[in-house]
Amino acid sequence: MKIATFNINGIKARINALPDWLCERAPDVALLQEIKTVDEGFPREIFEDMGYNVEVHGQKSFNGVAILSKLPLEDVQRGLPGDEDDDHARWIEATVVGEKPIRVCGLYLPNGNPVPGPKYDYKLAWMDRLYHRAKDLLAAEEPALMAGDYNIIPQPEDAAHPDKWREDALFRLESRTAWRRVVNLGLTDAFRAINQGPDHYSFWDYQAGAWNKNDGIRIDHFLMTPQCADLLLDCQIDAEIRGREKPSDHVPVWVDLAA
DNA sequence: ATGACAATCAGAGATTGA
Repeated sequence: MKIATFNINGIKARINALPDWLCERAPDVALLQEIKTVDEGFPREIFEDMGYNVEVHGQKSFNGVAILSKLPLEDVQRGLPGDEDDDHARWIEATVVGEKPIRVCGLYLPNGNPVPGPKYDYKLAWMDRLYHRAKDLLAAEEPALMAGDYNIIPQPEDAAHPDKWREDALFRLESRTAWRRVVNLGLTDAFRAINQGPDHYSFWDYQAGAWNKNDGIRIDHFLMTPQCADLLLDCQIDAEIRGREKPSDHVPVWVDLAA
């Protein structure tokens, strides 16, 4: 079973590029971030016609997440628990009912810039809630994964030029510490379980020719419970589509599971 | 040091992103 995560940076702007990629890669499940529309504005028919079940957690103009799945989805939950006042659409989870049921969580973690400030405080608070959700997923001792745009550069090798990110909300020590606190609960970074070394990126800025200079960062991740990591066969980044017409600034990352 | 680029909503330019 192939499960992908893809920050599409606006469903309206990606109305051709996303279906094209789905046809080529044919993931069983796609977790989408930054759909940038309300639920009613999401063109679900396009994806239903391709054989996907569609679950959306949208918001006007910004944020917004969705799950596309060729397998049935059960127990859909919207919103990351832990703050009733948080109205950002950044989290959706559901159980994919296949041979082995898998709990999949799609997330769009706050960017956090500028530092310091309320946006950075929100990022750290959101990551604390993520920690608690991860703890509960691990306690269930079942196959589960959390995937999406984490807005975290985990290690220097995950950036072409780590020096210029040193004090950025995506890389500064306090952010990476919050990331490690979640991972160290016992989760597996699927990409790093399969691939090593530098030059693996999932985001290139639109500005200053970042793609042509390969000035990228790896910020889109899969974290897996041990029961899910046991099923991991492969994990790759579809970097090539960043060079196509009207691309998102992120590219898809996918896993292949023995399930 | 700054801006560069793109998307959204709106119908210009501010806001957001990373």
